[in-house]
Amino acid sequence: MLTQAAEDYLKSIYKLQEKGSKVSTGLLAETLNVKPASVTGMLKKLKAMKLVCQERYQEITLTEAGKVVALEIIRHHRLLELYLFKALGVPWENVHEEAEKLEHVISEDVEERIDAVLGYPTADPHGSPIPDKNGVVTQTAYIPMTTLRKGQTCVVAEVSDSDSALLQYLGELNLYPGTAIRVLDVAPFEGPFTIDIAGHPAVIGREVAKHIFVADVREEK
Amino acid sequence: MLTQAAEDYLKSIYKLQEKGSKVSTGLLAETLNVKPASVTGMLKKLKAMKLVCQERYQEITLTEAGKVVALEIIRHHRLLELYLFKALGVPWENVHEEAEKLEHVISEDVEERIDAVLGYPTADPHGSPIPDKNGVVTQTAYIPMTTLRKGQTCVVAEVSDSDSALLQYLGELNLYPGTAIRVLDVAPFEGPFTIDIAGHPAVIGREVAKHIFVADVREEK
DNA sequence: TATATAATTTAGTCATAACTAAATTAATTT
DNA sequence: AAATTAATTTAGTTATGACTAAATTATATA
Repeated sequence: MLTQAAEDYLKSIYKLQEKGSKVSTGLLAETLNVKPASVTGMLKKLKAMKLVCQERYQEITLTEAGKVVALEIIRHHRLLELYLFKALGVPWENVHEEAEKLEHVISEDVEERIDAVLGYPTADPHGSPIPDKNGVVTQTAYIPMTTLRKGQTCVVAEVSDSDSALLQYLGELNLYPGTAIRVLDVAPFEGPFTIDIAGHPAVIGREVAKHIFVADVREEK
Repeated sequence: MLTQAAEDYLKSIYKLQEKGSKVSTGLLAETLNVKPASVTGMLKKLKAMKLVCQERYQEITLTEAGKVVALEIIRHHRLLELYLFKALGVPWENVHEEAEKLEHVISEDVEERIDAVLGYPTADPHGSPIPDKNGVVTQTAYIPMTTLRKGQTCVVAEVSDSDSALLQYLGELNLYPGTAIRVLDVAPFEGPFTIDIAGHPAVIGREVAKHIFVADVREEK
């Protein structure tokens, strides 16, 4: 069995890699709130376990075995987030923190039961894809909300889950994945978006819009 | 925040104390699968934190603060056992092991939500009482099944949760807390019990019966 | 090219929580 | 009362996973 710390490293490496970042010791340290020297120490162990590859001073990558572990943890995390949200009503801005602790301790049996109760879902409450039991992730490239124009309609597909205060704000506006929106206006000079959410108008600033991704964009008839 | 190890010590001390055992370093070591010297080390820390009392070579007891922590962990454990059993269908012989890991990581918020979803229950799947939010436990002294006589009826109230193979066996017989049984016969010379479980007869050996406790004992009309 | 900056690694430290081995104290026998 | 046994404690060790400080290597800039 891997330690919780080792699992967190593998998860972070996978997520950074997925995001397109060049994974370095410094970046990993920043992500994990740890000093670079600590990362070097853990990487040494992960390399010895053949879970991670890295040439001196070069990019850090996962081996196939490392990827399997990372995806298993990410699956746990996202299933737990959705479960906490749907079955226990935990506010979505809190599910990430809770899942961070739970993801390391649930058994495969409980994982499967949660999966079944939720009806084998494919996305977590923020719209991130849930890897299946075999570690297959279906990545969908959604459209940044910032590219929308006046008169377009679409459906919220994914929101970034890093800032819990932002999530709370979006939750108050009901801007969950699945919610349909219509662009009433886009103010000039990189201005805010005025949108319609199920009949309610709302003004969304650029900074917020950057964290929202949408799908099914079409011109209003 | 206390470490997981510290929480386990407090929980074990409480449970041994509750069972009526004189809590010694050796007994604690045996319970926690740890050497006596390790117990001495941890007790030193717990005493410094004013969670545990012990005079040299004397009995180990919890302070009020220590009791509060122990009851909080036990509450987590028993709520989780019941939740896993009822909401996720985890077989009852497995819920203890799962709850051992989860009890240390759930937040107070999740604890409360689980409590509410379960309708503020008072006993876990084995019939052990669940302490309330304020740490109040309602202890009920149940009757050992071994004292039953031919012709008596009663209801299973509690079973010891230490042996998962035994629990599996009792589960197959449907001998869960709440199940009504009737004693058809008690064989002489410390022999087995023949009982009726919802119309199905079953023979229960002495060793098994020792682990079953009942309530509502009355003579068959 | 020389220098400054950033990234990485090495070496050594600390805390936690386990361990073993040896010493001490208490309780029981003879 | 002396000797044996059992319980307890102390001291020192190990592994994990963090840390700091200093050294090294790579990259960028003047």
